[in-house]
Amino acid sequence: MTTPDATTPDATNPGAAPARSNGARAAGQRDPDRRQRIARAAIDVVAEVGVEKLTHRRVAAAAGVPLGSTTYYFKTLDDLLASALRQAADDDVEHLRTWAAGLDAGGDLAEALAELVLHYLGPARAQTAVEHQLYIAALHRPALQHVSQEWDTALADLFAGYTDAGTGRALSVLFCGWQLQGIVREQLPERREVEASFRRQLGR
Amino acid sequence: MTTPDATTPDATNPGAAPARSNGARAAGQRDPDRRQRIARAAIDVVAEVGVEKLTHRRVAAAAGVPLGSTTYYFKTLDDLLASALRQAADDDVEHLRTWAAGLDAGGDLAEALAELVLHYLGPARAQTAVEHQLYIAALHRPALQHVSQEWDTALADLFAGYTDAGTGRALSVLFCGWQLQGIVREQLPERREVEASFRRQLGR
DNA sequence: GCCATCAGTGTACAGATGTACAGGTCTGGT
DNA sequence: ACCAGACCTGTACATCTGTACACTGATGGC
Repeated sequence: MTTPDATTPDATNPGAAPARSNGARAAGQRDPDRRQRIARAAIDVVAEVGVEKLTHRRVAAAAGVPLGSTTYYFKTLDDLLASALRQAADDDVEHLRTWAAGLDAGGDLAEALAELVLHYLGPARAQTAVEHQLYIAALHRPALQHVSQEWDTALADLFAGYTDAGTGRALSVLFCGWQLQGIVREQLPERREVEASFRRQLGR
Repeated sequence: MTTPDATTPDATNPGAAPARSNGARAAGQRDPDRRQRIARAAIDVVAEVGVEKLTHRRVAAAAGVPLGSTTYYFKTLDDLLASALRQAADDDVEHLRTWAAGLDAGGDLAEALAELVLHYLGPARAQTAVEHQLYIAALHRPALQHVSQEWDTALADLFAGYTDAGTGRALSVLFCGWQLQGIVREQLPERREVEASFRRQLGR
């Protein structure tokens, strides 16, 4: 956005002091958004090749920044993964709040939830895949666990706003379950089936 | 050359018919169980360090076999991962069938399911963690996806045996959801809460 | 007993990886 | 104008990785 050199020729520039003959960003220029841009690039990398192939170099290439940049902003790979997870969680909660804001107050919640599940397994499938990978990645990184926990707590709280705490939690569990089972199948679950499960969980 | 033979890495000596004075298995001896033993070692490695740190060398060390052995039985790492996933899924389905066989016919299904969830988040937590990692690992390995699918299909079928197809599916989704959300928290969900969700899904 | 065959192993090697760090460039204060 | 320090980048390097393959020795048919 603020970067005038969006087409960074990362592979070029072998010389130590290029003197900026091309459009590459020269060292020393500030770029405060870069950190977040790198984190988002990490999310893209996870979406494309999976969390086990996340490397500094791949992220650097995806973000269009030199390798040194990724190690400058994120001391270790785990730091980078942590930021990616946080970013993904934030983006997701933001999206959910928007969804909730547009929800018809007197509408059918079960129907809306089924719609949401199908959205996450259809148009937003890549995002869902990333989130589950990051969620699972937290298993062996204690520092990340609270991010994952906050993520599904936010989900449960959101749903609880339309019912009660216990039901909200159960709805979030069911929601995650549909996402998880749907993400490894190419065929989407039937809307009717998803909706029925939510309806039963809502107790009517 | 760098290693003067004496430092055999397999110092553990799994006492399966050594026949050699120093105890190390000599080349040429057959060991038909070894393939499965390596696959199980891979599961242990995933449980301990995560799927992204699964390497031939680590598995070889865990199984007490030389490096060449793992590459002999599994041409590539993905082969090894596939076998581990299959093994874990088989073991899990086996365990579930045992659970089902011991189920009281007239008992309370919701209660039994809640118990099962707590078992997978308590005593069998490591196994659950592995299964979810392998499940997610299939996302970027199309060859593994059908194994994951068969796994939760088996789950749904099992539950459907006590109710009907639709309810069985919904129960399996709820079950996976509780597992997923529980696996990243150190605090177990309350049995009462889990049981209530199953009861509502059962519609009574 | 002999030997063809093949299961199993040790080692080498090219490539990828995380990370450190020296050095370059710019900004803000004086 | 000048400089100190913050910001950023290119590169080097030790380490780890997957995988190939020559080689060893047991097996089983004769």
